[in-house]
Amino acid sequence: MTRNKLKEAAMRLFGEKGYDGTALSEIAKEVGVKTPAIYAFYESKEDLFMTVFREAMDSYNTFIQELSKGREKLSARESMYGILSRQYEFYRECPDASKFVLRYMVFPPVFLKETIEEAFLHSDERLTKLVGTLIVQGMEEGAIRDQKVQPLVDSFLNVMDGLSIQYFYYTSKEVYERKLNHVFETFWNGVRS
Amino acid sequence: MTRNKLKEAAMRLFGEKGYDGTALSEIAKEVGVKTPAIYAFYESKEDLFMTVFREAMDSYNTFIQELSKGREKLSARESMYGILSRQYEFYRECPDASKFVLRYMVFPPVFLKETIEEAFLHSDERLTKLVGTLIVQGMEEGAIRDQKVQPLVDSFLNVMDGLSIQYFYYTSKEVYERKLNHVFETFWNGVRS
Amino acid sequence: MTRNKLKEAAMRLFGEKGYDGTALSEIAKEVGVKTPAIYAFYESKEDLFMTVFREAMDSYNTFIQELSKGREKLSARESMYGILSRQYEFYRECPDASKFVLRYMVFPPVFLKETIEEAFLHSDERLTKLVGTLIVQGMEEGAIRDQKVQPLVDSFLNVMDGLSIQYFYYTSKEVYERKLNHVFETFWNGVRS
Amino acid sequence: MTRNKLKEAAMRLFGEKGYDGTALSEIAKEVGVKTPAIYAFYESKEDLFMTVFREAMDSYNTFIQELSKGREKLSARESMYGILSRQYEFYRECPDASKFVLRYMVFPPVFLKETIEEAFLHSDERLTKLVGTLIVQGMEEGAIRDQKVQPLVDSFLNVMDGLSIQYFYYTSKEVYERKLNHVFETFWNGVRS
DNA sequence: AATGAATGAGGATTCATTCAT
DNA sequence: AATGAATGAATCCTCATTCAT
Repeated sequence: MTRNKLKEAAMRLFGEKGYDGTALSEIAKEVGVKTPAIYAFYESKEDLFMTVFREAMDSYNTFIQELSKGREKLSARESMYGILSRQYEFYRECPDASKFVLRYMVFPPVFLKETIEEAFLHSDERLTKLVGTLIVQGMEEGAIRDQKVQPLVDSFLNVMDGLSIQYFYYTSKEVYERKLNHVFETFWNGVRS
Repeated sequence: MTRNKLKEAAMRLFGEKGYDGTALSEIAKEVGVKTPAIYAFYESKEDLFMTVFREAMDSYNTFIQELSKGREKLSARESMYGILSRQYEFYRECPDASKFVLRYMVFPPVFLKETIEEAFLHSDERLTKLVGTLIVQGMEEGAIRDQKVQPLVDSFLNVMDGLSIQYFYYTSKEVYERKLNHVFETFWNGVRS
Repeated sequence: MTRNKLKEAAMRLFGEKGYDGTALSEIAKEVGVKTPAIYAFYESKEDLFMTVFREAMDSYNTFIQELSKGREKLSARESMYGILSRQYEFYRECPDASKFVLRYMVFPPVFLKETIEEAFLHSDERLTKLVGTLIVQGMEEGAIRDQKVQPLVDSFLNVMDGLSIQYFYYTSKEVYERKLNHVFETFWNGVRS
Repeated sequence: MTRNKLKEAAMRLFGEKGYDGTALSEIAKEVGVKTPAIYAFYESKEDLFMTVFREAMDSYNTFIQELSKGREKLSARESMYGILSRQYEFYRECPDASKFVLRYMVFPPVFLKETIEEAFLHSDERLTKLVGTLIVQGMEEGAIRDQKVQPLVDSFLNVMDGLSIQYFYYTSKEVYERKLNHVFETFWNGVRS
């Protein structure tokens, strides 16, 4: 129980204030426990961080994996819009995990740079593949204009990244949803037949 | 002299390792000076950080302002592509300032959250306006399909944000340039007549 | 245990060398502990000082309060001499607390000026009242010449203050006791019928 | 010029905030000069302090010496009251010097304990002698009751010490003057024939 | 006489971590 | 599983002092 509450508090705080900006005492206090109690569950600050990192990464990977599911009866367009929607959902439902992931993907603490970069490669590849598949599907459906696939993949991934930043930068729900739709419309116009 | 070297070292280190992750001693060492020497020029760590922040922000603002210049004889398409190119140039020429700006735009240290958010609003507005103007120009030229302006502005800004992340995430020059072009092509396809 | 030893060491050192002249490391060393251990018990140097101040003040207040006790069967003269004796006893038995109190009553550290002045008002008033009562009692007994009370109160309090300084200024027991008696004799001659 | 302004600022600040509580930079700032300028005139903080100490001590000694003067045509009573008056005048006219002297007489910084104690002995003796003489004069005049001299000396010096503390403790002029008169009256009643 | 730059020493404070309980 | 006490290392910062100018 405490173990999990620690993980949650750590995820939130590490995500919000960074690794160096978060003291173990803050995490402990949030959970209503004294600092040394943390050591009953985690070997060190790094260990706690890594555990949290793995968990956040798992959430993220699961999210990425599930993007592939349930799109059997959907058009390519629906699936691609669905990716953005689900990304949005993920941000709203797991704000801590997603902020954490975004932060350490772009600004990993020095001692974890390599580990983290490697960890992201995996989901990156999976996502790239999925998007590629969808684009091909779109072409087969005749919805997407026949052309090289890579540029469209690059574009779509860029759309996703842009929306990530915007989500954490602009906090308003309405603004974000408007942007999401606008951005997707333009993208789709750029690729459709 | 030392004052400036301190600022440069600070910008690089704060940008790379974060506010809390950077010790004044590191900054001093980089400049070949002992820690207390910093206090001859800056009142505190926060003061040094803020000075650096203002400087980085100024670079960024200048960059944003100069986007508006020298586009008299250019088509809207050229101007818009030019923005992405110049953003890329800015990243390459001022990697420290730009990494710094990106980091603290998305992850400001707690004690500066408000100040920083406010500082960004300014350039944000200016950029939004410029992009709007270009899109209208594009429509007048007949290059961009007649439609609502806002969605296109949102899309273009999203393209820029996406490319920002990607620049710092993928370090390879070639990959970045490929993406830049792909992304712009798709965007342009999505908006052109 | 450590908490108390810290308080005692702090009282002695703050009293002897002043707030700014006393390093936490000295206090810690005296107790056989490293400096950061202090922070397990006190929030800051100021906190430790204030705690010690309150304690010293309490000792002093208790001393003042107990002056009023046990004087039922005593003549005014005995009671007044008793005050000086007990003051002397207090100095000998709680040399640290009393030196501390004297020092910060006259030379409070800047950040505490107000707090401290206020704290002294209380005991001052109580003492003034007690002395007033005794003088009236003396007049009723016929031992003290009928006259205005205030001048006698002022005089007696002045006698006490003078003896305070002298106690800490001249360290010799004999000298002090001689002075005490001389001073009281003269005072009494000045007031008696 | 600067040399003197430094001395004055130092006297005031050392007197007010103590040796350790006063930074050279404060003294310099008060004079409108940068810290290292102090070293053009004084070898070190200790040197500055000692110079100031000597000066304050000189003022005090001069004051003590002058107490002996101009009392040819005065009665003992007038002379003794005059001492208290002049002490009061000294406090008002040289508040910095007198506060300084009082502070370091009772609470000398550790490194000066001996030097300072020695320095005070001199004026103490002189004062004791003067008071003794006056008392004898008073007896010869028939104004003071025949008795042992020492007790009266002790009493008068105690009166002076008490008034010293009170001067710096109670800041009100009226209160102080009232006390001065009350205290002297009582003293005189205690000693007169 | 005065300053700007720099430093060594030291001071308060925080923090991750350990250990006995 | 949890805590109170304690610590070593490090951090920010101050201060007296020096030195070249």
